[in-house]
Amino acid sequence: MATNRPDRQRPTLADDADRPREDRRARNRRETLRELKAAALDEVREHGPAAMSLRSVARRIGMSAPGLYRYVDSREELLTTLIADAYHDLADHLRVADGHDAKASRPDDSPITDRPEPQPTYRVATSADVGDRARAVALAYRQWAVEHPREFALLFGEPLPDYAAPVDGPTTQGMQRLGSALAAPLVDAWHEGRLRVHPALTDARLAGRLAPMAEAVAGLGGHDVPHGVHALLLTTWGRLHGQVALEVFGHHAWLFPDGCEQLFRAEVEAVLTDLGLIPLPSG
Amino acid sequence: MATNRPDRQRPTLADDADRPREDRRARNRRETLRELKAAALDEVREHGPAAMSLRSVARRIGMSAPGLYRYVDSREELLTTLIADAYHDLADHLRVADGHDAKASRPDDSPITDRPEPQPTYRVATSADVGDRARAVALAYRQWAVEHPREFALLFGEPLPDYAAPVDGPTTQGMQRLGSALAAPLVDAWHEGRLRVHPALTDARLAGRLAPMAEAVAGLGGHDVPHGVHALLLTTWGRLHGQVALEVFGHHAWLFPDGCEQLFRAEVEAVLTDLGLIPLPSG
DNA sequence: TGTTATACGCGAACAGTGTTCGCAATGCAA
DNA sequence: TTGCATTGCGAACACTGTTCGCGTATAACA
Repeated sequence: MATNRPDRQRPTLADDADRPREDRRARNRRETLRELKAAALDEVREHGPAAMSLRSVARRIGMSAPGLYRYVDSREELLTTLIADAYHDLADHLRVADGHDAKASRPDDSPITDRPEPQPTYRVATSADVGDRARAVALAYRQWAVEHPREFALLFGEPLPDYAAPVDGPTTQGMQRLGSALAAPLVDAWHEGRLRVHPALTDARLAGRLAPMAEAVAGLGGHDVPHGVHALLLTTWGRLHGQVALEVFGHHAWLFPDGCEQLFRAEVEAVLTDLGLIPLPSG
Repeated sequence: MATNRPDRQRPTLADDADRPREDRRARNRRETLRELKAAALDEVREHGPAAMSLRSVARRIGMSAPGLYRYVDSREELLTTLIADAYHDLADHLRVADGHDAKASRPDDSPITDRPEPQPTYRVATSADVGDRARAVALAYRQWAVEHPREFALLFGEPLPDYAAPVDGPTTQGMQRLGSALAAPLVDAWHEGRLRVHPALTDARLAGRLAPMAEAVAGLGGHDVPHGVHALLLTTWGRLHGQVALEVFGHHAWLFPDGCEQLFRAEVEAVLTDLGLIPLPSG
């Protein structure tokens, strides 16, 4: 349907990068967009993703609701950029815990830039033992989730209805960066020959499906990681994630009203033991 | 505020049990309520919890939206009963997989009764080896989740905003029944002296918090289960749950477009190995 | 049987949502 | 200055959850 809008092509969040140069209007636009996304993020943090309404975001930045549509295609698109940004922020935290710089390895089109520098409690030198690195990353995963519960829900709660993340879209990029940050210590552990892979994970029927993963973690340390390790990366992630998800979504609140850190630390030690990265403590 | 409603006390979902007897009106009411909840469940199954609207439920059963308020206090209350029912249905599936009858051990006020009898693919005799029982329960957990993704989201996705499940409320009951169904094989395994508990889980600081759990799983096989086992129940649940949650919420879809059963089966074998219930396969 | 209190269902209404349309005003380039 | 692209807004539409007040059907009681 042909609309009467004279805008040749309304630039929205998606294609905001390729504009001529720092026009005066362009600068205003960039600032408004930044303010808009910050307000939306605040909204999510206070009331959760489901309650993020465009109208209240508009009120927050002193704008009318229809005006937002000059900057955003829809509520869903706005949520999508928040998701991508949250992925990157979580990945940053994990990378810092693993001894790297935060923003390094971020793609140029990082969605929102005015977040504080991530400073995880659990940090480790890049040269540290892979077991210690894995522990730091695992603890940082939980810490970020506990400190950003609503953003964690944004990433790992119920997905948007009928929303399929576009391949090579911003969310997929953030997701892959998260995956790499999680995988790094374990991949290095495998290269040191210290990773114990359960035989069931090396099943041939699994191997065929894991080809795309080889590409995703290729940047970490060569393409020669076997499929069994890929499967182990997925299951280890799931093992940590389940623990965190149950806590953040309140299913352990009746037992641990002020957090499950003790339980999680214990589980992490069990994970490291099962992976073969630390010996079974005497007990 | 005093309303003009002459109804002395509008009976809603909460207190629908204690009515005189099978009046004619009472029968109609019961049937309408059943139809209403069934329609709401269908709505959740088709479009997800977030999209379950009272008005569309009303349309579905040929009623006006305000009319629903004769049967339901609010949208949230309706969702709460669906949650409780879903907990029970999942627990039923697990119990059947573990060789028990479905509806046995259900409290009398089972929320919705017209679900099909659960028939998990993975079923095992009550007298089976605890390892086989644990495997069957784990596989049934995933199977239910994959077959009822929206209900799984209802239980384990983002919780309702600011909703705290009332202690001894219907959802808590269902939750505890789910916990018992999950725990049963492992508790029996401990009684057989076959459960390997990681030393980190027996930490004294954890033990103090786990007292409420002793009560919850007391019915399974005596009160003498140590706290380390309680902690192990939680972490093992989390280990399975994380795997399932990542799959159901679509985070593995780019690798396994038609399901992660292979990966999950492999992880279950690893779990059983780590628990000491099966020997490490040669590989 | 008739009367009365209760239960039920509905239409109208209120406040809120996402989104579209068309008009006015502004900023930029020619 | 002229002309066009960009920006913002008010009105409107189709939704949502929820409340109110009125009629009607049912049950209990006389």
